[in-house]
Amino acid sequence: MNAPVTAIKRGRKFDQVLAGARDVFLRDGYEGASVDEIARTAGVSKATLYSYFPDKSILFLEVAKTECRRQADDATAEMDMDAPPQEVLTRTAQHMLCFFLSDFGQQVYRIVVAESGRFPSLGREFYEAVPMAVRGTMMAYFRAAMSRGELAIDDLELAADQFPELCKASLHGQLILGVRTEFTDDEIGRVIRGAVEMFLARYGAARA
Amino acid sequence: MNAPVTAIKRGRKFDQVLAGARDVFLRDGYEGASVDEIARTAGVSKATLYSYFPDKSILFLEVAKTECRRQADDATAEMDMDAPPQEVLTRTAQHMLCFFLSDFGQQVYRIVVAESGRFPSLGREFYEAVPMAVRGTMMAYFRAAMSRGELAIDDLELAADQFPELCKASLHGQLILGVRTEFTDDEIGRVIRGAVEMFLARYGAARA
DNA sequence: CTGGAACTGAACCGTTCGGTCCACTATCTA
DNA sequence: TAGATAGTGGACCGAACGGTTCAGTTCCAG
Repeated sequence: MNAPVTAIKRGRKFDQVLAGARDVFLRDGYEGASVDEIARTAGVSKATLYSYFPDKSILFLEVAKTECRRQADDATAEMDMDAPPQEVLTRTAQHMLCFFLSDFGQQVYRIVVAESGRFPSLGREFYEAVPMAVRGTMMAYFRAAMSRGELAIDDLELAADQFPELCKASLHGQLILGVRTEFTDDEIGRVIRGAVEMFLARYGAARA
Repeated sequence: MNAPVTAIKRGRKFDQVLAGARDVFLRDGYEGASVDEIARTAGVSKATLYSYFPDKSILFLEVAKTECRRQADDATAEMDMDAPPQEVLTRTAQHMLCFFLSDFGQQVYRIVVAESGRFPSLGREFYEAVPMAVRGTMMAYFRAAMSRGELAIDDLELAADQFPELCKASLHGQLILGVRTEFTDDEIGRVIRGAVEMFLARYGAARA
């Protein structure tokens, strides 16, 4: 009854398999990743791998689900509900871009876009884990700021969808299409400033 | 010397091959498309196909290039440089969303994202054919409208990047992730109106 | 009508890949 | 120590795929 808290799953190498699979899937995509390669990377025999996951797609979905959960926690991270819009928006923008512009964020996005056709549940899960989570916290903040008279927003949902999009501007697109591979802090700062200014120009408190 | 204008390419079934390849690549992606399937769809023997294109990747790039050119023409379509911002922005938004929300537009985007790693030139070509073309015409319009005092924009490039992003709001993301498969005209109208309003709130002529 | 080029259809090759199997070993528990 | 459970490693299978080849057929210009 005093079983060590972890290891609810059967087998000692379960986590190794998951970790190896994550690396390879993220690097090579679903089709591109071979099961032999995953087993090698995980430091595990193919037979062991198949004893945990009866086929490749199930392993993939398990990895994706785990990763989505991890991101969901990250996304809903700290947000100071009492700070002024200018500050909160800027910090949120930095936080989002940090994810979307990272190698990891790019790979995740690529793979989700590529495989959401083959695995419909994947797209949904990712959407709820990341964009929806962000939308939720942003709407909560909007409400708080509106009650203080700092923002005036008619369509909360729309506003919460607009801001992230504004932050990406062309940066994300260029990265994902391989036109650019990285950006300077100045370039990123310019986009963030532009996003915040535009958002406040539209929804900033009426200074009547 | 009076050779029929077309048929500069050798062989009668060249166009058939390209058309078939386009359909299959768009439906199944690069890896997913089998050469046998392409040949079957094109109504052509595999040998014929290989007599035109020495390998699969060259055929793919040819299809992609052709499609990019086609889109480039579409993107730089009619834009009334003399009309007021409200009207031009709304029409541009409709035009862009029409492409991005169509089945065809989705497939193109998916495949470009998925394959721009394997074919670096693909991402660049698509980026220049679509987003850059849009950016160019928008900047030209901005300049015209500014000279009439209808807009006041400090960073033209940034503004031209922001607007398309604003138009997509969450629509494109939801579609591409398979969360939704279509939208009502009302939903689209709401996003477009929101984008135009926000843009004008930021860059609309100072009514001093 | 004829000759050559374009096209066909199917067999074939080499490789990769997902998945299975099995005899053997390491690890842990009682 | 004994026995069960987890893990190993490599051989193996069947299917799919990209690409080649070739004997035969269709098409078209001269």
